Amino acid sequence: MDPSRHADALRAAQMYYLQDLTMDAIARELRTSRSTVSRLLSSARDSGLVQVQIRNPLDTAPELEGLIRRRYGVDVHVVPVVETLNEAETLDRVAMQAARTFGPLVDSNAIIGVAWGSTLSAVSRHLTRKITHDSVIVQLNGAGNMHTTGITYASDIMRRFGSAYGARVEQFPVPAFFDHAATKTAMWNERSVQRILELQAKMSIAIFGVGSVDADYPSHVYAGGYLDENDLKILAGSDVVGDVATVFFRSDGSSDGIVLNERSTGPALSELRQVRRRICVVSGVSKINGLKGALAAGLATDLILDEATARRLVDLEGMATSSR
Amino acid sequence: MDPSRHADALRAAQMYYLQDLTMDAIARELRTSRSTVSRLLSSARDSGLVQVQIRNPLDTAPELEGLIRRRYGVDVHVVPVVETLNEAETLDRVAMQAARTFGPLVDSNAIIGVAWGSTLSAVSRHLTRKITHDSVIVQLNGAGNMHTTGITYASDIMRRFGSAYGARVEQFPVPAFFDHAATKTAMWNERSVQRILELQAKMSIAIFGVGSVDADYPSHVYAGGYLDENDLKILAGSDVVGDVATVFFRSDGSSDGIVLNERSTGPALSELRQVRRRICVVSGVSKINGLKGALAAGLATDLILDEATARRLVDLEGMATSSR
DNA sequence: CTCCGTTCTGCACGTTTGTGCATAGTGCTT
DNA sequence: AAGCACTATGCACAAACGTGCAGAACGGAG
Repeated sequence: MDPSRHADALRAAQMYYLQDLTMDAIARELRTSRSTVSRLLSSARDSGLVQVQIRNPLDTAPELEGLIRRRYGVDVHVVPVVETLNEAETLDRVAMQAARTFGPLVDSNAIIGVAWGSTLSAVSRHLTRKITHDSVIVQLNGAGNMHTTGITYASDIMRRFGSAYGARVEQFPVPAFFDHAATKTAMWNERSVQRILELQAKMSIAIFGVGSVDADYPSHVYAGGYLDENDLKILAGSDVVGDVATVFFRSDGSSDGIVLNERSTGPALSELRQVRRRICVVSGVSKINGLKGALAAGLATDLILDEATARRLVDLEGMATSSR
Repeated sequence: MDPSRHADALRAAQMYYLQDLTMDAIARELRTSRSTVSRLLSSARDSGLVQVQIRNPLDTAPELEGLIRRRYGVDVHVVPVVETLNEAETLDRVAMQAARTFGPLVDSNAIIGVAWGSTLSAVSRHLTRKITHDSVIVQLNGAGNMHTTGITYASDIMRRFGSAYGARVEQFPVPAFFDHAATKTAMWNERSVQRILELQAKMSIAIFGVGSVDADYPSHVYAGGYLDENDLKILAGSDVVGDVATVFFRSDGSSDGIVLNERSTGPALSELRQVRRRICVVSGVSKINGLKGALAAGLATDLILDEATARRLVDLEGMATSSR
């Protein structure tokens, strides 16, 4: 963009947001029209110059948030949505709020791990720009399958993240699942793969949704042709409730002995837990069982979810809790 | 405030600022009128729930800011104001932007030192609320003089800071200057005074303006009856250019041998320099000489000033300095 | 220099938002 | 229970704002 235009946008933003002048007054000071100021301000907003944050002190948080925070030890953001909205609209609004909530966390020199799926796809469409330096977006797990490369879908997500934050994008060009564990072992020794794995090991932020085996309409992982019938049968027989980045777990958060994980390409749960900020985005009550498993596994430090799911999360919980 | 109203304000703010709904749409979801939503949002704004920040990456900063930042090693915020504005209007806008700029820096458990004067008074009128815990506002220097207690003026400033941040206010009930250095020594051994001094020693943020001896209309310090003719004569004879919190310095930033400082109640420059964040607010080109001295003394880590003064600061600079 | 495609600008209009005012509600006092 | 003081609400109007459109300005290419 024209640099003098950027300077004007900055001045306008300062005058509008910090000095409470009207656009009209700003237009006079900048010797231009009010409509130009309006446009300058919107360019300031979506170039990340202006950042709006909602910061609610913990002790005045709605009790729903307080309950989840205390029970699961995660930093939670409940997205207010009315019940009457359909799944797609809810997802869209959760995604928009999620994008804006973690936007401020992104900083220069960050290494950001990003999963893929319908949730992340929605999130990626609502990112607000923010200029950073030397940041890297790294793909958490492979996206190919036996029918399509799957690359375009996942890579669109990655590309959007990259351009929003001015970051380098590192794709992970492997299938979502290997057919044979031995192939994975072999590939994991390839230097091209190791470069990605090393980046993943240094992630400062990871962003992912959850898959839930019994979701109303199941995640890509279960329906997208990534797994064959035999695989699904194995899953069903091992108490698996869901996955994060194609790594499966049970409702108690355990993942040992799930053979499919030996062929999947996402980071092991223990590796994921090493990441400082782990942001989980969930929309839709039908993901509740997967979500519970993920929380039991301690996979998230930050949880962004819609109100209905949040409510279900505390209501359906069996154990006796503090009332109010 | 009514807690359910606070909850509504939070919901409304999330929907408005994070989901881009119109107030109309929010009103329908909250089953209330649009005007109520408008009011909820403004209460969310000025209760500090919504925070707007302008974050400009250093490498796209206007060159004026870059120059000052590099030359003086301070984090600088230039407030855009047109030349045609009078002093009072300029001060008002600088103060408003200053208040909103350092608002985000204030946090729980902070100990905030605040000076007094016309600049700080203006700033205090524009603070945006922010709820913190166990924060303390501590007065940097005494405010009494031989004519009035001066307390109401300074204490108004303190009170506004305290209520904006929900912080305890610790006044410093001593005159601005003692008549005799010996009295100061004696008072400094009083436990009531020591309590304040100890707080000052633990400050995490200090906020102050600068006085300039040759300002068009001089600061309260020089004109408010705090100093008698003899004092002013001494000042004139010792190359003093300005003061911060009633402690004087020369244009090279030195303050040794200025006898008046032995009777003044503000923190010694060396003590002030211990504070992590030291925010200096300046409005009006006539303060330029005082400001230069303060910068030479390395008193500020953050500088907020109007555009005209900023420009003067880089233009008039004769020497090739890089002091700190 | 002229042409053409692109970007920027201001206008005009419709939409969205802020606010004074009258009314309804709420809680406290007696 | 009634009265009173204070606050919250919705209405209606005015102010502020966003945006499609047509023309102006700009920036190469020939």
